[in-house]
Amino acid sequence: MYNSGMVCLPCDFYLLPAPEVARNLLGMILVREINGQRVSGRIIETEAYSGEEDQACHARSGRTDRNAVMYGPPGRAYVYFTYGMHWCLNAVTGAEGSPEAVLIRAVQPLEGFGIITRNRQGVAEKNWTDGPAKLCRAFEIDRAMYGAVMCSETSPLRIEQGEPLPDAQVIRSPRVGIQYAPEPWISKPWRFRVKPD
DNA sequence: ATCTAGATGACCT
DNA sequence: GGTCATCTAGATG
Repeated sequence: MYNSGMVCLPCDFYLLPAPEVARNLLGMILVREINGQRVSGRIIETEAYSGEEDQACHARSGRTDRNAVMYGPPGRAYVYFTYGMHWCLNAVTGAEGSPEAVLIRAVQPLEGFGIITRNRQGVAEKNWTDGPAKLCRAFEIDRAMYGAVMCSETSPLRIEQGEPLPDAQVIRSPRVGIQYAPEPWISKPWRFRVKPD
């Protein structure tokens, strides 16, 4: 049997360029620990944002207080606030000094249904964590998780080993919500999804 | 099922 | 002051 769950991904996992890490994160397990309780989900959708030259990346205008963690070592959480009310989670990738990150866009809930339902009251189960801000709401991810080391067993926010996916089950397409970006960035196939059953 | 508008505040020009 | 790596309710066919 494949050794999945409870094994934290090593920091080296995040050392590759963002598009490769985005692909490899599919099937891995996002874990949030709240008062000793595990809330977890299988990562099923990601997007890569890759460096200052990527005109859709938050680092396109250089280093700021907001994106500073992207310039640090890989494996940390870049959590940002947008549209006046939403938080979104990224995993920092690439070598230190190279501002790259992978946006976690959707997960499939596995553990912590009590906490998830409490945080997503009145929402249909299929819509609990099927968007980047929705999953942060469900998993209680906000400013407090900025910079969290996700490649550490003791972190309140981490990613554990899951079942890797074969290429046949991966859908690649352009990123969403970046209409402002010029070519070639708007067309880069840097959105990765697990093909539905 | 698909579309549109409004929310709401940090960020950048 | 305009924009934004989004979400939700409500309208419409």
